[in-house]
Amino acid sequence: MHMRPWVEIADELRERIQRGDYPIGGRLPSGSDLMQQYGVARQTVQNAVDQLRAEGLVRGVAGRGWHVAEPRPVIRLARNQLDLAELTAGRAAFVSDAAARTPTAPASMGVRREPAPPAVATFLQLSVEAAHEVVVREHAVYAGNDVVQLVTSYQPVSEGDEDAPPAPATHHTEVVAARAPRPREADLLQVSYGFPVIQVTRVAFAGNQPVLVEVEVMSSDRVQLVYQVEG
Amino acid sequence: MHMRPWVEIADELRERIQRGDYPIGGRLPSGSDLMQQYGVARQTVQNAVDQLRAEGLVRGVAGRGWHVAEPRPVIRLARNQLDLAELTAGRAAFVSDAAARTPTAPASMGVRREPAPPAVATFLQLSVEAAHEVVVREHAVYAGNDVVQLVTSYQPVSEGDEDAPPAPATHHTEVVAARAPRPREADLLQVSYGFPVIQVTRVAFAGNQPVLVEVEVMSSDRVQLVYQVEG
DNA sequence: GAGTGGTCTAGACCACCCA
DNA sequence: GGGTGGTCTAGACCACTCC
Repeated sequence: MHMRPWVEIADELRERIQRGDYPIGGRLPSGSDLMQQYGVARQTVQNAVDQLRAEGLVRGVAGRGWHVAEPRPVIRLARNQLDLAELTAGRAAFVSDAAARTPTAPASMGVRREPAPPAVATFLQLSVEAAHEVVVREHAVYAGNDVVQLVTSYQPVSEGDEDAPPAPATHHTEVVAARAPRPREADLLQVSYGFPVIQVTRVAFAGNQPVLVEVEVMSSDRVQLVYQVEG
Repeated sequence: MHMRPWVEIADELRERIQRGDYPIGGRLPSGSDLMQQYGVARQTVQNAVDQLRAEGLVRGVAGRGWHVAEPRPVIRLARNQLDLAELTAGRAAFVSDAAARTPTAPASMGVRREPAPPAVATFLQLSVEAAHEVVVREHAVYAGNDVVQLVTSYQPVSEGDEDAPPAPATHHTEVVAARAPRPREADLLQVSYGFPVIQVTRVAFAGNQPVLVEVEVMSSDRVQLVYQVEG
């Protein structure tokens, strides 16, 4: 099938992990072992393990070896008004000890003012030519001691009123995407490079008028989003 | 700040891309150029570019060089009943030529029957001990000639009735996560290794009874999900 | 044929962990 | 101090593209 050595090695290790040959928390063979076992160079082994790290299956610590990742407790964020009681009643699978992992209040990381980035301008329905300024706020959301979310909000500068709070939102639209983190984000969220993050662009509307854009970036091994869909 | 050479190189290239020094579709300096310019080895340059590839900023083709990625047309999938007319009226930002990019009907990739994987069993509220069998169906969803979604559905085997269709769903719950693709998925979805995929686990309910689990895997540079949230 | 991206090898260095 | 993961170097090979 695939002739690339690192793909073969990764596939084999993944299968053994999923079969339970290496239990959760258990240690994989060391780099030297795998080099000898497969007759390949160090970098090739590293490539294979990097793949498994990106998949969230393996964690590596210098001096301690590669270990099968203990699934980090996942915070399932209910995005639309879910009746938590109903959830816990019939569908325990969706809530995992939510109380213990409720994110705390966001901690501010700074406020600045700058021209609206193109994507934000589009969502806020600002004319492109005018190069509107927006107030940019950065926050970090913690669960315990860990950062689980980086939030950047963009609020249009209203004409007469300078720092007026946005009009109360009647509803939101959320656009969900995924991407690799920038190195800075990877450091803040404490994920390895290449480990995907979820990006939610949340547009608050007051009637038909968009009043606020929030971009939420969260590590995908800490957070999952739960949506309720009718029909 | 960061002392790792490849991070510095990646940061610098990213900044120049975003400043427009290298326009969309434009070509970055070649590997040899960057090696000389930064005085590093080939692998270090490769690491930097790999990061940018994972971020979706750069695409590389042997013989043609590294080019600034043209953003692939994003398919914004409306997940809950969105009034498309309303969307296009007030919020054109959310629909991007939807008609042209509507995914076609899924093409079957096979049906089999196997014990329910643990996660699926949980969502279907099957007792763990019983090791229930489920009918597993795999599909590929195309947009034009490209695969944009891989769907695996799990349906409990009903006792008396063998291949009975599931009861009609009254509502769905969707759990959204992101992860790196398995090599096989990367090949099928035509994304580079390490490029994140979005995974939606969609549980269909008939009343309080879960009747079907669908796991949808989609390349995150082709698809974004749009949810409407009240309040 | 020359240049390019992608991968592999062989060897080295460092920070880290544990005995 | 020995083993480990992670990274970097230098050199090589292959498939590919363009001239």
